[in-house]
Amino acid sequence: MLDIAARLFREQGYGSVSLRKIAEAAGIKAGSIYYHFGSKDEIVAAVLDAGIRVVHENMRDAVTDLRADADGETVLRAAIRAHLRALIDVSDYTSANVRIFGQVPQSVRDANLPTRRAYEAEWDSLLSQLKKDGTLKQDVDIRRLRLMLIGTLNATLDWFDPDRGSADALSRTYADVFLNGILQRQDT
Amino acid sequence: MLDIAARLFREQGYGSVSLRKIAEAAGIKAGSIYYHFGSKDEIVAAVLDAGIRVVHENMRDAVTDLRADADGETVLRAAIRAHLRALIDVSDYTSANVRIFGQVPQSVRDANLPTRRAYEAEWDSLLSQLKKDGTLKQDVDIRRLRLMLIGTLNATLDWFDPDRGSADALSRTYADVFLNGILQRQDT
DNA sequence: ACACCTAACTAACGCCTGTTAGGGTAATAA
DNA sequence: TTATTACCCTAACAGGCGTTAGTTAGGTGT
Repeated sequence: MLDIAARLFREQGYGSVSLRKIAEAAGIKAGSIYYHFGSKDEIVAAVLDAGIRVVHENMRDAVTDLRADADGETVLRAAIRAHLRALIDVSDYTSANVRIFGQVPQSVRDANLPTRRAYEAEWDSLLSQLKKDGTLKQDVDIRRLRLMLIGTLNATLDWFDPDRGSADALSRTYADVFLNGILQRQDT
Repeated sequence: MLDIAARLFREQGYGSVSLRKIAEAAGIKAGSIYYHFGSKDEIVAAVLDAGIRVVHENMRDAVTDLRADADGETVLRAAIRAHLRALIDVSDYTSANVRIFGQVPQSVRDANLPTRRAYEAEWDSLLSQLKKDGTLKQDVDIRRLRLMLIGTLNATLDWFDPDRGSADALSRTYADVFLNGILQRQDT
């Protein structure tokens, strides 16, 4: 049921997905949804929360699964890759979240905030450590960098076409640019 | 009239802005809109097109206004800054475009495509030249880089708060990261 | 056999939507 | 003065929306 709703939300956005559409895709009638959920907001809130939880777990697992002696660059690349994979390959919930978050009523957004904050804190913690251990430049603003990073990754959803490349290849490009920039070096 | 529609679309998204809301904000009744426009789609299409045109002009002007001997890095920084300013400081049309493009009916999206392609071509042309003249690394994929750049800039709309910093300061951060990366250099 | 629970159904409610038809009013042109 | 144009209004239309109330069928436990 939630799976279906998430898929529709990802494909069509919040406003275009009515309870009747969800019901039809689930093979039941609209009114029957109210046996399982109390309202449309409740459904969409559940989808949003699951979306963040999935990407959060994916990202954390990808980092903790690394060997303990992995260097900072490797860790950051793994985190970027995990976020992008959750978005593109793994979960309709995560992609639906990114897609419709800006379209849902304020109250639903607010309900999703704690879960988001936790995920953001995970990133901030990671980036802070990389800064402290000298992997990152000392003048980076953690919050800004995190917003920029996640913003860039999430924006992928607007144009990504699986026929033109894999999520993994793209995540490598992203990491290359973020880590080293695009400027031709003079010192080589 | 279009100004008002663009502002509402930027603030509330496509689905939440009815013709009655636009009419009220304009001080007239809903039916009267049909004296000026043939349909809601026509209004939103006009807003979308104007949005791209504004950011396109801003970006092109920012680049051509530079002294002829400006180096590649300066040119790219100017383009980034112009896009971000159009999005944040200059135009409700541009921000509305970015905000609602993913929410409008397919037909309206399609109508906006030619204008978008022209703007994308402007970026591709700029980046190609920077690659040819050695400013950029030789292994960058122009299309990917453009999608990543514009995606990153546009994503700003989701979280930017004018109380926490200016668009110009942010554009400098963006340019710093894109040009040089965030990795601490060993050779300094 | 009886009571209960689960999961669905039908039918309707009030509300909001984009859109249209027909009418009015003030300014402008002949 | 008359005709025309520009602009807005009212009132309604059909259709979709989220939601609710009441009902029904099948399975489970006692």
